[in-house]
Amino acid sequence: MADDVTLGEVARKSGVSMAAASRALNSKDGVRPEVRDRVRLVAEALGYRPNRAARNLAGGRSSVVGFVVGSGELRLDSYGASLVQSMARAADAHDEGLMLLMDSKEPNVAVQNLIGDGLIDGVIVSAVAIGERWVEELLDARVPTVLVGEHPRRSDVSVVNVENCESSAQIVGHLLDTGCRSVATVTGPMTRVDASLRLQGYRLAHERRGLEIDERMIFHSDFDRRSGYELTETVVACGADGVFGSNDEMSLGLMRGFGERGIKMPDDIAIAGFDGTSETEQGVPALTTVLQPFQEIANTAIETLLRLMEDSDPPPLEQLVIPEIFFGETTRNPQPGEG
Amino acid sequence: MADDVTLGEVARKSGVSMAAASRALNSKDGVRPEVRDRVRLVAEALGYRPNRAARNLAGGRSSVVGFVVGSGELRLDSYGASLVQSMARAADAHDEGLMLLMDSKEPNVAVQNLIGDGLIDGVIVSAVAIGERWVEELLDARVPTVLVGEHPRRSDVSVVNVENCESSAQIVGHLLDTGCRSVATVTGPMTRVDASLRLQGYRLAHERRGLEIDERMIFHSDFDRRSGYELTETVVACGADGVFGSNDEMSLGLMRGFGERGIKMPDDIAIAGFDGTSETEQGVPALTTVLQPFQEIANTAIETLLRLMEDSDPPPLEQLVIPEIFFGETTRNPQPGEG
DNA sequence: TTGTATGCGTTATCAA
DNA sequence: TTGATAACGCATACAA
Repeated sequence: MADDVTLGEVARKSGVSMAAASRALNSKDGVRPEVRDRVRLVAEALGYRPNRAARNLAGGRSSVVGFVVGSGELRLDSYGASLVQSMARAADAHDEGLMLLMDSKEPNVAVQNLIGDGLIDGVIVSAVAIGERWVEELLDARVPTVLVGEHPRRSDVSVVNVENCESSAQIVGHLLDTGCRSVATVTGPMTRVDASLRLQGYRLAHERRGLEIDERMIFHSDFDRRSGYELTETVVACGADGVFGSNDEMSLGLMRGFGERGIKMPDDIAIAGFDGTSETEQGVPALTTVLQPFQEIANTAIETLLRLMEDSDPPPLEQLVIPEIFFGETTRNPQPGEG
Repeated sequence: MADDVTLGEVARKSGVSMAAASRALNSKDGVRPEVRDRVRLVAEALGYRPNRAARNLAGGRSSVVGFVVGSGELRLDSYGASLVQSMARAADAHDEGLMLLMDSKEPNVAVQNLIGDGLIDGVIVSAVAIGERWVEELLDARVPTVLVGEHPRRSDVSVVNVENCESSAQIVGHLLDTGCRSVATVTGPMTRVDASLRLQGYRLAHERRGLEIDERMIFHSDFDRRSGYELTETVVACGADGVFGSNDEMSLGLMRGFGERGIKMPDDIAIAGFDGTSETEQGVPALTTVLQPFQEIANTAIETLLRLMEDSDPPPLEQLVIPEIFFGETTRNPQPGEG
């Protein structure tokens, strides 16, 4: 079962030269369709697999992309786990290998190690949790780079974003349109662009309905579960009958707090979140939330990176992916005639 | 910043041949220490990075290991996410790249694709969630393979296990020794070796204390959160004042159920779990649980794989990693004078 | 359209 | 202890 079949053998058994065989298999022109098909048939029959090292060495491309994630991103936030999973699938679908790179090391060292040895053609960076220096180093080293998630500085990078503002406006609107008279929000760190955009969406939803915003209904927090939980009392005390937790982790923390106090959702307080990781739908009650289209994000990121490396056909600098809303059990259903 | 410095340049600037330079840098003997040091100095100064593709092609090793995870393992279970995170760190520490492989495809196709092309030296398999055919295919293809987690068949594979039975006995013992008169357990699928060992530990703890086990206190379930949650009523009804949920996901489901019913932990019911992923400690209340030593597991797995590939110095077939117990807020603290 | 020949950067083999 | 030199498997410029 060892894989000793080389291009040379395929060529020989096809009765052509290595060059012709190579061209045939790589869909280059300059080869008769007849020959092309024959070579491919033989390759298939022999179970030929091009050696990636050799191909890399000769051709320059390795067909492996790196995926940089924050050191705590996987464990601490199911957003990261979902993204990695989808990215692995996307890479697979595009016949690229996916190397996992952690940002633990000093960025310059890591970049040198993992790019300099030619193993990787380019990288995708989960930007939200990564220090800016990583991105700086990658760009300085002229490594093809695609960011997933907004990044404060450097607008000269290709980035794939989920639409944050309008989606937030939609889901806050849903709260307002289904009986909530006073909707609070719990935000993430205002240094993060996504957090700030979601807050903006919260404002937008009110604006559109001509509703005044009570600034005391806006609570700033940390995007993690505990911080949401710890805000329970405060949120309850402010008298809101609806909350937009601007990510699911915080929302789940709040839900736990509500549950412990016997506060019913959505009747006493309706709540909606943002992210849509596994627990959202599996949870009890299921959280109404903005579903990140993880698979689409991942596919777009991979395809963007591939285009970036083709150097012809440069991809757009920013691409927006539109999420959908999942209507769970923590909000009321839309009233007929509304919406 | 591009990395054009090759072995040839290092050799030339060191005044030696490429062969000598190669030997010097790879710590092979047959080179004077004096020369060795000089070459290394030059290499360092030039920022030389050996090209992995070339090294792989010439030498046979790629310094990349694959990590096979179940297709849903990352999203659905934080165990998987924690393991991936630790594995990335471990690979990094051993100067190996880590390629993420998902088991989505047909195993034989995937194995052929990712091994046959010579990109990977060996694989680590998260065995608990992987179909057996994957392992079969890998072994048949003579790919160096290390399993993480027990696997029902094929005892001829290197496997790194967490100790399941004794640890479970310890934590159940903790429940029994801190005031619980009747401890129930919720198990995972009995087809899984780890689930069955943890149940065994539950029995062992009782045995050691001369306690009879009420078989109606043993509930079989699915290792996921929802299944735990759905058992809440049943567990409450059986009159237990303590529960050993044999993984954290189920335990967290139960805790949510208890919380909703106003059941206080640990006073009304004490509860302990198994795994120790992030939410365990961050959760409210913090769950007493058996902490999987993820980093140690990962390091052991990587080192085992490396030894496996050296072909000298074969590693032991099974290695046991001993977990510790995290005492959270869902159980009472040990009474002074108890053990 | 085809085949020949060379080079990618490294390790390994052998003579010196 | 060294240094030429031949692989490694593939892609590609160039000649046919």
